[in-house]
Amino acid sequence: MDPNLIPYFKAAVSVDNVVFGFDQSGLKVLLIYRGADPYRNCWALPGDLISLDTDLSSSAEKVLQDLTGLDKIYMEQIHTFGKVDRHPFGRVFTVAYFALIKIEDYNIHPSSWAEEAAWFPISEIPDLPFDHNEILLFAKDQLKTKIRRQPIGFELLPKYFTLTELQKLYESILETEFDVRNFRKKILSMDFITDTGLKQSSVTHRPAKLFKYNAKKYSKLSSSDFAFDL
Amino acid sequence: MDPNLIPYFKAAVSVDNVVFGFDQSGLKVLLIYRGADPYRNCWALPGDLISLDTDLSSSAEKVLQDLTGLDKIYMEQIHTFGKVDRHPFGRVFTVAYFALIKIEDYNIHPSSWAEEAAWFPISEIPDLPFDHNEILLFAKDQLKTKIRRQPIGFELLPKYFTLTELQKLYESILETEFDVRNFRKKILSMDFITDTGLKQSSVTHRPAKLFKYNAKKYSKLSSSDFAFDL
DNA sequence: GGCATTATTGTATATTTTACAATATATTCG
DNA sequence: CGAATATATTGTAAAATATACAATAATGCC
Repeated sequence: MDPNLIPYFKAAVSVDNVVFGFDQSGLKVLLIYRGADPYRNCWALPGDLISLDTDLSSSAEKVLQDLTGLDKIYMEQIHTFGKVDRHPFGRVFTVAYFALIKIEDYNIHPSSWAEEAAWFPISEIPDLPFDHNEILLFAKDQLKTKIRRQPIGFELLPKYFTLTELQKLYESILETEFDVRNFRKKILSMDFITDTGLKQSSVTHRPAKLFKYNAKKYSKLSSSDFAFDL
Repeated sequence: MDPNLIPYFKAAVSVDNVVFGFDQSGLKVLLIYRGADPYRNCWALPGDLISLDTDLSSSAEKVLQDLTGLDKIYMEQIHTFGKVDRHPFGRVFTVAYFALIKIEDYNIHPSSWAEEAAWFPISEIPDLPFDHNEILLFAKDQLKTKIRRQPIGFELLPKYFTLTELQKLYESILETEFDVRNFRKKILSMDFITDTGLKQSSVTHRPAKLFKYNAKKYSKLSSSDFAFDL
């Protein structure tokens, strides 16, 4: 390598994942308990330095898989953070990703140096190391924007869900409330969720119909000029 | 440094800027003619390795300033590209930014190792080195999305502009056409461009009124629940 | 003054959004 | 078994917004 270039090749890159989940109590974020330096014994976003022989997007999946066992989930790059002093060990750029999962469908298995993993309600996030609070804020904002434009909300719900659950999800993320009748009209008019014919069971009141997301219908729409918008 | 960490700290990071401009002939992108390896004597996006003692966002501004003389312009990070073999000299992650400028307001001064700089119509972009064609495609897409939601189009127009110019801008970026009356109604109803009372001069036909963008009114709107949408 | 060229404006109709409350269906309890 | 409890489901009228469409206005040039 040209000796003039040597000082440029001394950076590390990490990936930090903001994994969102949702249940009846609201929106949650997955944190791990760090069993390695720096910031050992702190809760933090699941993230790690990446190995330089792997593509960035594969690294993002690998980091999450290594720390939490999560695999094949919806992930998307959101932003790269690169303040000079954001990492105590040297110059580390971090690429933040966000991910959405159906909490019930996955068992989280902390591994590698992640000693624990737990869901934290979005409103009860502790102080996090590095610039992780900033990253989380950015991700939350992104989620809010994205969920209004693309049908990614379904990634957070079980395969079969009720319209009430869907409405609660939107209300919780967008921090607003919708009229029940208007919400249903709008969602159903968009025509990419379909009635499964099934109903809730074991509830102590009128059971709700179960719907599922129909990705085929959406992709037809999105290829035209369509904007999903609530 | 912990010897286990050494292999992680061998990456370089670069910034690549996609600078858009607009004139009567349509949307344009700023390219530089590389006077340095690799890919010497090729047209490419203005980008460079960044020095590890500078914050990422400052580096983005610095790179653009060094290569083109452009300073204090609208810039925004869009995506980080990190394929293993994207750079012949080693593992280089690149953070792409997009920027919008008023072509007439700036003189481009190629400097440092940029031998030339020129505006290329978006439809006549040559084969570019690295993954620059991919980056450009990504940026173009982003521009298309963003311009529908936020009033960033004004960054591309002169301070005073006509409604016809504004319409052409939108039509050109969104690759569509709008009805003149409806376009004007919609834009004016949004109430963040104001009539300056001035008129075009030296045109061989009825002179158009000149408008300007009123950032104050927009920021009031955007802090509420508003969505700019065409 | 007439021609060429682009700028500007209004209205009727269709579509979408909004506001609003009564009825339906299940379980549980007395 | 009927009443009480709890949530699910549905329609309509009014307001706002979007769409389709063409005639008139203002300048320079000949």
